[in-house]
Amino acid sequence: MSSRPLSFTIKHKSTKSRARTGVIKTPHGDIQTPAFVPVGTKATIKGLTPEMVVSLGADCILANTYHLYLQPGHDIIKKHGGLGKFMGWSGPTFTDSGGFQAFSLGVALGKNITKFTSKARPGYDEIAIQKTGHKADPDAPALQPAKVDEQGVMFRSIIDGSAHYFTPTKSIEIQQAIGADIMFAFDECTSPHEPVEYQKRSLDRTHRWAMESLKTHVDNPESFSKQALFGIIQGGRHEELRKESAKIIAEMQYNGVEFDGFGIGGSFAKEDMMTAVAWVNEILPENKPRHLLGIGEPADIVMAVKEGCDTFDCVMPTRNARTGTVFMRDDLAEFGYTNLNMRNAQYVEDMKPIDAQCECYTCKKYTRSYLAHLYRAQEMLAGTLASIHNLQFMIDFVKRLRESIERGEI
RNA sequence: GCGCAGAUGGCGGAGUGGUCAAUCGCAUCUGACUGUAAAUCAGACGCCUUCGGGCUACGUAGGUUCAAAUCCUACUCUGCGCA
Repeated sequence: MSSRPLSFTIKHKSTKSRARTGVIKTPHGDIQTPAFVPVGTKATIKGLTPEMVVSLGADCILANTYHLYLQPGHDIIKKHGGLGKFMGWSGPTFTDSGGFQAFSLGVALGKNITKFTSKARPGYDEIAIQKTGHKADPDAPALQPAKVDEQGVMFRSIIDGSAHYFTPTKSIEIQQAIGADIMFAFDECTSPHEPVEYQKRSLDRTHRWAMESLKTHVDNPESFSKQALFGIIQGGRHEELRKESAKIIAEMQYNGVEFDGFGIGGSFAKEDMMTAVAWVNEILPENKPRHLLGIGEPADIVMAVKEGCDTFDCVMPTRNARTGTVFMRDDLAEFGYTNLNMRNAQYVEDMKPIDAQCECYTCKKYTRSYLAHLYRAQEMLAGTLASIHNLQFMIDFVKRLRESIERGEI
């Protein structure tokens, strides 16, 4: 077998947990793990230039196949020479496959569930879901939900409502055009509200789609030589399904080629996530990187790292930044941080930085009062400054995590 | 000075006899946000409450009516027009 464009080396293995530190080498640079991967869905970390993201210490970023396919179109990204050139980011890149949109724009559409849902809600095991409200344009006709069938997913465009059909092959072909270092197999992220029978059926389908993704990847020599592909484990909150999925994806091969790493996916009631991660990582081979998709809060990352996960992408730091919530270190808190809502009245005249312990540009230069003003005045710099801070916090957070693993503390 | 129009909750502005503590927008307050339909969304927003309700309110003062933000009278103020 020819050498792969991606390698993973474990530097230090904890004796207290499944935690490890390591380095993922890609054609565009190295990723020190555990790593936080900022999300730039539409080929931009919202509100930040790539230079800002570099200066925060981020090794890599993640973009989304579905969104870039719709706009500007993957052909245009290919003409630029790939995602990195297109967006001016020279480091490693990931693309998600669109599998999460099968869920977020499908059964979850217009419902009060996303990556997490509350198990406490009545009727959790049925279809329990109430309305929510995303309505960016209240006058726009409601978007029809995506529909999953055996071959793929019929999505509606979030831009104009038009229909688009993704198969695993289609997703991989788009990801090949986008050209990220690490691609993900096309999967179905199931709703935690689906019964176990559905989870089972969907899982079998996701496994078939994984094989189709792998095949499409391997059969294109040009992209195969440059890109890596991660398989995705699903299985909801069911131990037997999670373990089966981990085993099947770990062993899956096409023409002697296996996945380069793994993604752990799903939408969860909060209390179910870590058990699912533990089941999966018990089975996955140690020598390949494990990406926990869409997670998370620093507290979640600590727990997942202890269970052996290596990389994490999450919109939360940047989304919260745009909506006013920032992290602050707090040595008295369980996980060492707390959230502040900068729009609250108490910060209007607060002359302190967001976090006196933080070395980020925002904290070195601006007061909470200024941030509070920017939010109230709806100035876009608010989201930028808070995104700088929140991402700096996440990146520092995982850095400290790496250090404590290497010191043998966790 | 005369004529016309108007004065509504922090602001703008609906409402023109009962179902009005008063639509709506803004502002304000609080909350949510975890592979981004998200610079978004939700709730609260006169005072008090044992959450049943009670009280004070639609420029001011009177009046009509079972009942007035809504009708009448006077006054005060504002805008426009004419002198």
